[in-house]
Amino acid sequence: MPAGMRLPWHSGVAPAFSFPRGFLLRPVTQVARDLLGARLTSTAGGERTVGVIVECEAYGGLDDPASHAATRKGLTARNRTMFGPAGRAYVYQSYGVHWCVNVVTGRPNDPQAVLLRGLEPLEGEDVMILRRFGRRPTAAGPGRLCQALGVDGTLDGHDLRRSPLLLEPGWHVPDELVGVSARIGVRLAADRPNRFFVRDSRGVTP
DNA sequence: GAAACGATTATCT
DNA sequence: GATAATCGTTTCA
Repeated sequence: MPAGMRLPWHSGVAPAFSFPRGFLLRPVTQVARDLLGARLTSTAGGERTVGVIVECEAYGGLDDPASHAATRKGLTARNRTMFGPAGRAYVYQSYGVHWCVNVVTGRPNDPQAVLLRGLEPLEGEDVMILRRFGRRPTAAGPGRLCQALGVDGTLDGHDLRRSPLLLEPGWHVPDELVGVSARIGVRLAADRPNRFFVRDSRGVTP
């Protein structure tokens, strides 16, 4: 059995109908864990592309030194979306080159977010590959994920319940398929096990 | 104002 | 494994 063929979205079971009430208002590490298996649909640019989230990282509130919203920074022009309501997209540019998208969680003025780092294509993989100029892996890594979905800074603050970028429930990923580690590319708070990923998925950072 | 620095990736050896 | 690309945000003078 090839890697990635035993995952829930390959089982033929229909995805969940809705998120539990208050899903995004729980502690951000718990939200990150449970966003594994959720679906992300982009219709940016008119082409429909859908993926299932297989890797993400939790960025805690004011007490997380690695967060853009750490206490010593507070509210800034860049991170203001994190201070807004849950369910919005926080999109920022990394290294002046790559767009990265987060799901904002928690209550307003309690800035928490989940960085989406890896996706397994469900629909429109051909379009994703074209957007990536043929490069692979298709959507493993936050910059690649945004490129594959056509996400850029114009979507910062976007309500993820609506097109063109829609976050929906998917499949439960059992604990034995979930890996946990320190966050990638972060020097501060390297001891926090805030990265969650689906073992053996091709959408996870190599 | 100026300068340093990334929640990264592609491409080279 | 090393490094360039590339620019907005943040920090410091």
